[in-house]
Amino acid sequence: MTTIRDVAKMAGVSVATVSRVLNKNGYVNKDTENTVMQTMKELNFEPSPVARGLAGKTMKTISLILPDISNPFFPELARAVEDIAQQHQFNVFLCNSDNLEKKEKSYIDVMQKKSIDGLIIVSNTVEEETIKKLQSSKIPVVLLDRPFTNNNCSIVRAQNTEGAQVAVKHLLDVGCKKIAHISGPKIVNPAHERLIGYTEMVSHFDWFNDSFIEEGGFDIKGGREAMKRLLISNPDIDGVFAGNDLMALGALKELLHMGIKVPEQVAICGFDGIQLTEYTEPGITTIAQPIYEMGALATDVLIQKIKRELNENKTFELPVKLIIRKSTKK
Amino acid sequence: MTTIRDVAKMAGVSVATVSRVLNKNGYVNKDTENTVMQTMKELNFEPSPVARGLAGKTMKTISLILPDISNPFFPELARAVEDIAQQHQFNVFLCNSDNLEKKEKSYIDVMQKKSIDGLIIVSNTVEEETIKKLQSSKIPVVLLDRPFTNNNCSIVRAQNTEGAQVAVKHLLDVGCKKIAHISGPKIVNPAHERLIGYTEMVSHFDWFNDSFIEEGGFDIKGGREAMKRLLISNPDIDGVFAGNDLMALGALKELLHMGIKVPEQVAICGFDGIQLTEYTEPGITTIAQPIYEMGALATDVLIQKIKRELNENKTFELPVKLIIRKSTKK
DNA sequence: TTGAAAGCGGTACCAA
DNA sequence: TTGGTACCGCTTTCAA
Repeated sequence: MTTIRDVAKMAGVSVATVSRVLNKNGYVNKDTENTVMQTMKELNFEPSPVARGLAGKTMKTISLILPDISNPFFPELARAVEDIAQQHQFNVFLCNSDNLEKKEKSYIDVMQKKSIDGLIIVSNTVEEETIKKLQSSKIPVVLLDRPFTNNNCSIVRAQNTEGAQVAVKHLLDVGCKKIAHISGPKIVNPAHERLIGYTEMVSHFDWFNDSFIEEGGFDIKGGREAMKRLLISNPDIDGVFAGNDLMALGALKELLHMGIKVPEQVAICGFDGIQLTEYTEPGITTIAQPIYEMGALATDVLIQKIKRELNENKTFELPVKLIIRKSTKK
Repeated sequence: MTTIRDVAKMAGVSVATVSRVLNKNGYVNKDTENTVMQTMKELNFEPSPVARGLAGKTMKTISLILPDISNPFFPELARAVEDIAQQHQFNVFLCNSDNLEKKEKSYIDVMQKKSIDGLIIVSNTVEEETIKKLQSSKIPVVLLDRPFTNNNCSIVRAQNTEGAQVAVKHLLDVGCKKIAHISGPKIVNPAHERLIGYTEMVSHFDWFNDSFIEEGGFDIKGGREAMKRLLISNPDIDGVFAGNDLMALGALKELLHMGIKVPEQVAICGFDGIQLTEYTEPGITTIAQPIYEMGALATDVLIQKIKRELNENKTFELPVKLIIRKSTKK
């Protein structure tokens, strides 16, 4: 390993000078700068991120906290984050929180000790306190899909309410008369917003009442069970808008299991646009979020903040897109 | 942040002593030890991994290099790695290599600079040189599914050849007379082994010749195209063993597209056991690898090596399991 | 059994 | 413009 001292010696200057050209700060003569640069190339010198970290500077490391990488929604997001990070010579810590506040807190604690430079978090449980702790040590945070009331981070999110409206409108367009909703956990923000979107679209119908809404757990099993309940309370349902694709898949399974034809008897529309929806039979119509773009944007914003090129906190709301598949082709 | 000096001062001992009790090495009086322990609790002291790293010790960080986290095979693996790492208070860097040697090399370089403690890598392109570089700096490496001739790392892998044999046997059992194989890229070791397994099972049949083997790219598109070629060269195929599930899915799509009934006319069996196979129509029979277990074992082994609790290099070969679904139920 | 002090590889302040 | 040097927080030798 070649160190900054090696470079200094070889170039015949002081360590301080080398550090200055390295960080492009402080005064340094153009000539000496060239010499030093040259020597750094020759010696193939690269500063140690660890040493830098100890000295209070960036370690070129960010941390990504998400509920569960094995949930199909997240790998693409993680890929985007890592891609962009990599482009800027940053590395990414992957953390699975299982939506447990305790785990999130513990990760954030460790990350602080490891002097990470920034955090991207997808969470519905993290407390504002925890985030503030990070911010008080000047570590920028970007939230994915989790707006706080007190807007002190940048936020990247999708048009959940609008997307839900598009979904319901599409179901109406293909001729559905009674549309139910399988919602995600109420505490999960996007789930709530999608529920709002649904409600806005159907509340004026005579047939509508609360029994058309059942909560699933954002997973396949939850979707399936919610569907089962819906079929009991409202056997004449002819359309289902599920709060995410996994629940849509669960609903599909239950319908097929009950011998109900999709889309002929009941049409289904999901939300998220995970790959899975493309390969079921029938394929599932969905409101696709720009998952990769969301991850990429979040990372871009974070790195800008780390580099102090960006200071304000913005909220970015990305558009969603209806992808029509067989499950709604009546 | 409370530092080791704070503890030393408060406990009325030297920094060196605190360090000793912290690392449980060197002589230290039982009483002083207790005092120091006590003070550490009180002050809620935890040593800085960064400082430790700089001083040449473990940073409690490992790195996971895999081809692409958005490939459905890897999230579960990554989850396992992170779970086990977390249990030992280690964090995980996630690196997507796209099977590019250049990227792998560059990651490994950076990781070395960041003083990571160990590496788990899934790769078919990484050079022995690169690994040796790591090992010369005493950083343990565990390979997933990529045996070198020169066995100087621990290896965790699945029974690929045996699995392939089971797959072909199953296809024969359900009555297939002419079974084709869609193989993965030849350079990919597991792909090669599965091909071997297939060949061993069919080479003695009269009908068998090389035209029954087509290479797909381990992805959906490649599988589909390989299937297309197979249907042209051997229209009387009635069974397909695909080298992985994604290719099996591609093959399925092509068959359905051509109006060929699965499993009635052609049965399909995949390999890997990714979730996707459960939700296609028909569901795809597959040889399931114990993905989570593989990741978990690799991580366990790695951490044991990091802690110097394990020195020999072993190769662990995990069993696979036939999961029968509709795609082979003639 | 304990403490002083020299690193580890940088950063940044203060003088020159 | 440059160099000397204290310091970041911890480990480890060497002496005491």
